[in-house]
Amino acid sequence: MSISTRYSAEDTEGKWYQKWLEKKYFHSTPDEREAFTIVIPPPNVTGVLHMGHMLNITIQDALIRKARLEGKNACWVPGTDHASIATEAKVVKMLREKGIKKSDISRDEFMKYAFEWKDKYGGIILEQLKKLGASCDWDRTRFTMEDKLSKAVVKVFVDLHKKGKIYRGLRMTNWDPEAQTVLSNEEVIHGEENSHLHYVRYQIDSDEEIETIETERLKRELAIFERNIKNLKRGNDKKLLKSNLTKIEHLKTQLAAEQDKLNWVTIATTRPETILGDTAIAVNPKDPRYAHLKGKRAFVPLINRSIPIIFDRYVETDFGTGALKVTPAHDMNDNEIGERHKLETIDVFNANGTMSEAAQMYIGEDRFEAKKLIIKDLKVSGNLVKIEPYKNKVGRSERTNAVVEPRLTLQWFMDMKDVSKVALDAVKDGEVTFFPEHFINMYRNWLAEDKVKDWCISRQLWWGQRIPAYFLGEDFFVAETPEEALAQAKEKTGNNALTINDLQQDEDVVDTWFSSWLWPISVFDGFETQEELKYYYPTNVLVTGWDIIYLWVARMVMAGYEWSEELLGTEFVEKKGKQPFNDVYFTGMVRDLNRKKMSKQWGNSPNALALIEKYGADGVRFGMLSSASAGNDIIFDAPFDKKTKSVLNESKLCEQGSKFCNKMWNALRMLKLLEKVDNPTTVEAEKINPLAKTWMDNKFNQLLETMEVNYKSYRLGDALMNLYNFMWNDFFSEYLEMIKPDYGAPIDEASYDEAIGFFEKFMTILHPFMPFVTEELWHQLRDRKDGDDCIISSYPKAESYDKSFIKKVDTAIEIISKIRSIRKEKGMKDKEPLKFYIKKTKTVEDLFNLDGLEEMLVRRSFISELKYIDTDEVEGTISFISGTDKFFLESTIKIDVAAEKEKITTELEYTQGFIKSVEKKLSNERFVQNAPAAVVEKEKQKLADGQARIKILEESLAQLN
RNA sequence: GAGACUGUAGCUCAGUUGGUUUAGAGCAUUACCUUGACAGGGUAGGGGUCGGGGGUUCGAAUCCCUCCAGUCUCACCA
Repeated sequence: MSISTRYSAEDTEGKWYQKWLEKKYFHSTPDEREAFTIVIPPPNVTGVLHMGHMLNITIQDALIRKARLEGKNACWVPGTDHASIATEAKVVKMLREKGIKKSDISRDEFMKYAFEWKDKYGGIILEQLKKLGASCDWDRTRFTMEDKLSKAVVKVFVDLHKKGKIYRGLRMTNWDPEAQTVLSNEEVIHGEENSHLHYVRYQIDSDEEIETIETERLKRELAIFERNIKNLKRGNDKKLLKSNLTKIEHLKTQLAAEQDKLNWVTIATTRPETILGDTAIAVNPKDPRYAHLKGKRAFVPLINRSIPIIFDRYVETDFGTGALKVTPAHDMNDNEIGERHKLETIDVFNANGTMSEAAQMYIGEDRFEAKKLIIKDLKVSGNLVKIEPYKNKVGRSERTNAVVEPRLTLQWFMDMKDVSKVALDAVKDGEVTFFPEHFINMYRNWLAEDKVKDWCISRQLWWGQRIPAYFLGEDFFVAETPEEALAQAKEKTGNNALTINDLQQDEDVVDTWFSSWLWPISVFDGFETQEELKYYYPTNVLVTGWDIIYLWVARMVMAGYEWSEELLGTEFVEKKGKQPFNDVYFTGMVRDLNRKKMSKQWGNSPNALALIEKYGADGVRFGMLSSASAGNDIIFDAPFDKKTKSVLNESKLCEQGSKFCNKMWNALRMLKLLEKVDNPTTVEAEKINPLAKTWMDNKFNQLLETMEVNYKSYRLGDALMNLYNFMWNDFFSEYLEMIKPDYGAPIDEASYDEAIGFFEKFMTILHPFMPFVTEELWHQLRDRKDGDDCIISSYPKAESYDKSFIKKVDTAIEIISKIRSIRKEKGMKDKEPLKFYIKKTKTVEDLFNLDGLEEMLVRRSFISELKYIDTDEVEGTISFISGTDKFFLESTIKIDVAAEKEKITTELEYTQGFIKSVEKKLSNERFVQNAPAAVVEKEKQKLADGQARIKILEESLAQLN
């Protein structure tokens, strides 16, 4: 039989994925088994596979495959998100390229184009996930904007409105005066631009004289001088009189200037045209310069409107003049200040960016023109103090490049007060567990009572679920259907002649997150029928990036607590909980070697599909997992081309994965190529092979235990590395070498079967990480009946194991390694048969009591003859220590006494240093008293062993002399 | 500006509630080996005052304080 010397991922992966699909292994329907559920964080429907997805998907797939192997009913629900903003922007761009403007077509026409676009490009990403081996239940693929899910959105909107949790309110939004639409924060590009800071003075509106410490001081001083004058006039020192009079004049001017200063307050602004909309001047309450302005008012220049002077901590004392004009209609912060101080709001702009009637001046002029005009007028009126050049950040519309105006618009909000507390408590109380834990800090940072902001759920877009509010003039009716809204309208107005055409549905759609927050419920159609929800809810784990902890994770928790009891009943939630998922595993961001976040924009992300092609899906999965630890960012090792500075589709870690595939492949090849006979052909094999088997059995259980600990805390990378190291070092390098017959010799059937049996188990436990290669090898290992596949094999349960047995074999392996090391150092051949002597002690006796151990050692380290001796010295050998025992290896070359001495001295010094530190500990009374007995005991053992080693080393040194 | 996280070998990371060890892994690197399952291999090495400085403790990579550096989130200065 001939098998290629290399494993080919290319030939394997597609084949098995197809087979799994045919066999419907990914499909889940409720049954009597325990469910294990994951809902995918739905990628953007128009997205393409990137590194972040690969990491995320690999982790989810590993978890779901493990659960499947453990006999659970594993259900991984895939799907996509409609991503309002991003998708609409793409559709608008596509239309523009066709010469169609969004404003020229109807809503229905636009939606037709959008769905065409979605059908064409949507779901590409899902096909790409298959390349990676994702074992999603594709029959359950959902889309956040499909009918059923949209109905759920409308339903919860109506429900929340009924509960009084949804309201309409004015809110500052980013307004594009050119496109005349609201933009989301993501659509505004902020950039530094050259501008000017205008210093404008406002006159204080006050009849009474304003006193400050300075004016009082001046007045006092003036009074003193005036008194002096009276006396001086009586005297005859004309010179002194004159100087005093001058001083008085001076003081009077100073006082006048000071008082004049007090009658004005100067502010600095980059936007003088909004002065007309000022409704207050704000200063910092701690600013001594303005303390005298408490309770005062000032006049807006040119229009002379009297506005209050208010004190607000927001104002920075060291910026500009420390006084800020407040225009609540045209600045986000001013708006907040306005809310705090209940200020009037005057909108001086029209929707198209021209001055409105409320401005009183320059009505109808464009805002940029108005700016020029007002500067001129302020100069004329004497209010303009100075103009300084200034750089500031200006927001421009991503689409039209128009300067974005903050503008108050009516939006829909969801009250977050109660739900945020519920969501925070869910994590605090451990109903939802975060991995890593510390993300609760970030979570709290957003949800804490004083931090949380109401959720603006309306978006001025078409691509999304339209808000189910129907207007009749100023009145509106929220209902699941227009008919219901009509009924409500009829009842409210008492007008039975109303028709649906009299009602106007809100133009806006809801935020995309307002549909994805229902995902863990809606993918099971939970708002319609609870049959499946009862089986799959709460889902087991959510795997997502921490960047959407607020946007998505927190909101899903809110939705879960809001509706699960209504849907599933009190009894159910008392038993299983209301939470949408029990655990949340936060993956890190994938970064490049410069720690920059990988993104399309930067062009620093390798091509995901190219990587899969190069290293195989298994190789890439290995690479992703081995660099992934929960919560920590992943520095992906794709190098950059030095010349072009572009990222290469290469990765050492992925290469390691593909090498691993090859290693397994070749180990299998070796086994398959062996000739099999009924009985062991050598005495050694008869002894060694059972030892090897027992050792592997014990070690395997130990491995399962270690991996399980790592699985439990989602340390998948660690679990994989446990397995990788174990397979490579213990299974391939040690075990297979132990049982491998001499070249050309046959192996006995029993030992062969045992090896295949172990191999098989490894395939099962490796399967979650590297599904393709394991499935392929699973089938290479034995002839399989139809349906006997690795993907549904059963995950072995850890059994107890004998630690002291493992320790003994490991000690023997250590001795073998030392023998090799000496051969290497001394330039002796690896396989040249040499004599070997062991100083007989209790420990040695105990060690080699183990059946087969001696034979194993002899065979693995090419020993011609093994003898136990009682002396401390053997002629023509090199000695070494393992543990506290001494061994002697025949040396065919002359010993370099000096070098040997140096080596022993170095080791001696190290051991002495070590002993010293242990002694120091033990001689410390407080240590002996305070440390746990076990720790002290260990230290004592360390001391005893160390002393024994020193003794041997000293002896060896003495013999060399 | 507020907050969070990270800093351990050339690189990427472990170090599991302070105590098997004067610090571990993988990769990279060095030397040697290699017709025998695998050069996509084997064997053996080298490499770290655990970011700096204080403190708590019998004992600190681990806990506390402080400083420095990086990353990110939120808020962004009229």
